[in-house]
Amino acid sequence: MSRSKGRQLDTKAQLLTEAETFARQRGFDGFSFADLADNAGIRKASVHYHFPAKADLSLALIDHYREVFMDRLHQITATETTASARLLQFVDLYRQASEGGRSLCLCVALSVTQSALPTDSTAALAAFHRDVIGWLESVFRLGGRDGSIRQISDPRAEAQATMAQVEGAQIMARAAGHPARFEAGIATLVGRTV
Amino acid sequence: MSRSKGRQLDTKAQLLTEAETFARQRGFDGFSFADLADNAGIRKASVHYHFPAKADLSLALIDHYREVFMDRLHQITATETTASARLLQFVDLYRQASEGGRSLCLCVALSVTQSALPTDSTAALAAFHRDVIGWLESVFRLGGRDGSIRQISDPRAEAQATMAQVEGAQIMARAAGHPARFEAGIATLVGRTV
DNA sequence: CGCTGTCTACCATAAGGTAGGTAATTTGAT
DNA sequence: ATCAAATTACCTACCTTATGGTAGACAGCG
Repeated sequence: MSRSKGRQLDTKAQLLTEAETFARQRGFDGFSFADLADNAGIRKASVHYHFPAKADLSLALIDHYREVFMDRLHQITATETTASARLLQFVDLYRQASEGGRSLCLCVALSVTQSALPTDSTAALAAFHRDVIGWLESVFRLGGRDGSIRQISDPRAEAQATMAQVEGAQIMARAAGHPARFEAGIATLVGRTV
Repeated sequence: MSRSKGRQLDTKAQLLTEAETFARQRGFDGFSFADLADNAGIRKASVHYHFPAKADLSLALIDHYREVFMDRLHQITATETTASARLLQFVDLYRQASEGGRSLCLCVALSVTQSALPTDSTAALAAFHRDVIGWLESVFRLGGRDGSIRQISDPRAEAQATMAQVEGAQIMARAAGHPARFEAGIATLVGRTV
């Protein structure tokens, strides 16, 4: 691995991380290429070298987020054996993403701005949701078998409801500016684990 | 009622309505004073006459939204007697606001952009949530008494969870670009009504 | 040499906002 | 009832800064 190549990857990855943070805290329209450049200590034109247009950035952002997030879900599947443990770990992912109301899941943040995004990005956004809901469905299916989650009707319905609940809980925590609101929003969900 | 005064109120109200639509479809950073002006058929400077700065607009927006929304909730209380009927009407409010994924509750849309809003607006946003959750809590309390909603643990927890669920369902419908996702996100909630 | 990653310098447009003017009304004192 | 003063709701014209984006140069490295 050459130094130059290493530096490129580092810079691009750093820009992506910064952009993610900005987008999740302020929304996709809430930061500019100049913000990214300032933060990374390079010039605006250099940011455009890595991401020609903001549309490209949005796509890279959601693709990267999706990849990292699904990796984490797979890791949960690998390390936790009961449905309840998996569900609690899942909720914890959103709890962390919420950062006490300071931040949101990228997916939630981008959904609001959606109309300004290119078709590729909205498709990736939809795919992210599909994948996560699919994973959750398998958790609830397991929960029906191992009995570690109470009152499961339809696993798919439960998966979709859960997704809605954790995303909504993030919004509530943000609106209230208080981490406790996130906990309150998901309490009925957590209360069902055995 | 003089003609001039009538016209002023009309224009201001129209601007507010337009701004609400824009904010809910594109987020608060997704439209400009120029957009509002074009849409209302007046000049940008005239928009500034009604709302000096965008911060003023954000506050007017959320205040108005809160007023209208709470009115609707009170109307539901006045016309529906069972907790289940009230809950279903509440969900319908969010279903309508979702507009098949094209729009969001103003509160959800503004929460994302929150960091760019003045303190007054974020306070009003928090107050909106507080009020709605309070109303929902009373519905679940009634549900415990009249038995029209199943499996109620703590009314306050249920209220917060419900709020999270309907808001999250809107985000999901938007991300999927499909009204059915909203229904899927709230199905477990609706399924509990008797 | 050719590629990578950065730079300076630029550009057009859009953004939020202000200054000052004007026609039509409304108000208030005579 | 009438007339001046104030107010309302709009206008044109302008300003500053930010924004997304491009062109072209240059240093370092394989």
